[in-house]
Amino acid sequence: MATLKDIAERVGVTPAVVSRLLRKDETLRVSEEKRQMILDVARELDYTPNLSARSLRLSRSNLIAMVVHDVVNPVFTEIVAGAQQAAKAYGYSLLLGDADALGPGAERMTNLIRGGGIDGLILQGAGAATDLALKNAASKHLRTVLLQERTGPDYGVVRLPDQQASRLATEHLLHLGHRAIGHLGTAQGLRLSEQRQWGWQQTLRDVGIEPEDDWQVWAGSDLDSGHLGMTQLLKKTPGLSAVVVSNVVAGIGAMTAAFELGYAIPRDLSIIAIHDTPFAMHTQPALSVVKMPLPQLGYQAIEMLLGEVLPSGQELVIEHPSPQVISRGSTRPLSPN
Amino acid sequence: MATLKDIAERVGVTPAVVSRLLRKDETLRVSEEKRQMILDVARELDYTPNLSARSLRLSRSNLIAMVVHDVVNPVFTEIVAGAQQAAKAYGYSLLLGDADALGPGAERMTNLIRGGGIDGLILQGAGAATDLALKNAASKHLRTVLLQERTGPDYGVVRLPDQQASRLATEHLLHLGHRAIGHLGTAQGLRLSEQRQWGWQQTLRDVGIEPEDDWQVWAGSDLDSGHLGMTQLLKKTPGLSAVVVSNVVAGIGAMTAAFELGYAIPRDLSIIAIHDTPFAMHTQPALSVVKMPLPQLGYQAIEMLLGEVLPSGQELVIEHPSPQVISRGSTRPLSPN
DNA sequence: TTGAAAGCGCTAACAT
DNA sequence: ATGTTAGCGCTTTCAA
Repeated sequence: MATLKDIAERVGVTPAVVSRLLRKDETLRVSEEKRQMILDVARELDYTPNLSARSLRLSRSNLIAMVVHDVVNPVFTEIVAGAQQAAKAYGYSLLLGDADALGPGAERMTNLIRGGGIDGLILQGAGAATDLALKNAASKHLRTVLLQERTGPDYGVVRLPDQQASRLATEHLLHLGHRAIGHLGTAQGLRLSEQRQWGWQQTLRDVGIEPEDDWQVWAGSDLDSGHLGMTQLLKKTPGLSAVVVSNVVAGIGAMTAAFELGYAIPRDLSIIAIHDTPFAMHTQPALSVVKMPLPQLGYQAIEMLLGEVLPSGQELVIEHPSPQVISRGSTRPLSPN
Repeated sequence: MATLKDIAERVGVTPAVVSRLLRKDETLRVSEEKRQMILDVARELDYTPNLSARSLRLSRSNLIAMVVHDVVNPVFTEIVAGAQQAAKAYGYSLLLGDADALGPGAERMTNLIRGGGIDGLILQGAGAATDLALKNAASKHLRTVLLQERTGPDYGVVRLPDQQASRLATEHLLHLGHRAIGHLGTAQGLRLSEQRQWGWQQTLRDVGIEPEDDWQVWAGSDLDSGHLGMTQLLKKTPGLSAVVVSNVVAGIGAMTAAFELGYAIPRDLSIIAIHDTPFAMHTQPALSVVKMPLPQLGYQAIEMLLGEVLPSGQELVIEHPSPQVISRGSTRPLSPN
């Protein structure tokens, strides 16, 4: 590995000059002759700056850690993909933390966070465990952005208009004539879960329908949770004619559950879910959804993290593109019987 | 951020002593009194070693870059999840590279690879682009492991028994009485694609069936590719009674295509795919698959990368757990007509 | 137009 | 049982 010193020696200058030239320091005045020589030798030696040295010197690593809970869930990986793209655009790399990266025994992540190993942290909100870890992070003045969480003084928040999405989903069903519309929620306690539940509830109330307690169930964001949740929901309230599912992956699991209980979709039950994923086009029938810009969520989180102004205390709601109903085969007008 | 020097000064020793104590250097002889003091002050100051400094000094970053092509594909993210787990177990962190991380304009990744920013590289094989980048990587003596690729002198390879998996899938269909069994391949040119195609072909030949040219199509590993590929296959060869699909995600797309062309599954057509994913249990009918240990692929790649012996030239085939047929609703005995 | 010097924080070898 | 020295490779400030 060639170093600045190697180049400098061959050209007969000092490392400082080489450094400044290679970093395109405008104030550097150097003879055209030497400038060319330096460039040539650098290329010849295949020079690449040593990142550790630069990080040490600059106290900046150009690394951002991103912690999600379920790397296998396509909804979450779309966020990662967006973040990835932004990181690349800004000259950063993404470090992937896993679910319990902040839990006990995760010294590596702690060290990264506190040891100057990374310049920023993006956390997918998930209640308690997150809150704890983030206190450490924030208190160490590491730039931190939370996804879909409640605002706080020590970190920034980027989120989606969840309530609106849920409202659109519910209105879609109302327009189709449904009245007994259930709700299959994501993990209770999360901001996004509550927002979506609230959107559903309010929309029904706005048209004079008071949702009963047994019209809803709290579940999760994966296939199994959706399956289990829908089973519970339909068992206790078989009379629902439509359901808003708070997450599309859970929605796919929910469809299976409905089939297993003998419901034909959309004949006996309409289903619409929040978020879109390519998999939703490959169920039978295809699953209707409200699409929100997941990659942008990741992208903007990076931008907030890297912005001029510290993320702390900021809150950004991604309004564009706005949530959009994509009606597919799983929703249809309430059949009159 | 407290440094070793800070601690040393307060205790009245030299930074070297603190460093050695905190790193648990067995040969260090220090008075019990000072040992305690150092530990106390370190805790009090909330000391965390500076990772950049350590990396510079040790020429080791404890970072591994992993480059996959489609972070949103659950098949690939299972590999990532396994790698993640291994990295954690060995005290490393995973850096996520994206599809064209090695392509033009991806200076960041190049710098990481060559600038000592990472200790190793795991690449999901994908033909030309990969080969190019890996020459750089390997020639710079960065430890490199390829997934599912051909063996070579400059890197290690970890792979799955793809041929066997495909053989099992084909045999499963043969046992059910099928004879006209098609093959929907993943990207042509990839080792895994060829292995799987080969497994299908040989198994048919072993029982005296010569697969016709138009029994197969090359596609890809995502939903759309599977959809498109199956459409092509069934249009040119409507008489197939079963198909082996080389990738489960493509398999889900393929089922949709079959439905759209009027095939009932499994009545008119049996489908079995390679790899399992939770989504395969939520198609209608559920998709039969041959399951292989994807997380282990990632896990073992990390282990090879970090092993005592250099990965270069090594090849590891993950035989356990062995590929396993999971028969679900998409395959059934050939109906006699 | 260029050089010299200092230092980021850490660790290893060698002295006491 | 501890200290000293030296240096990893880079950047920045100040001097010439």
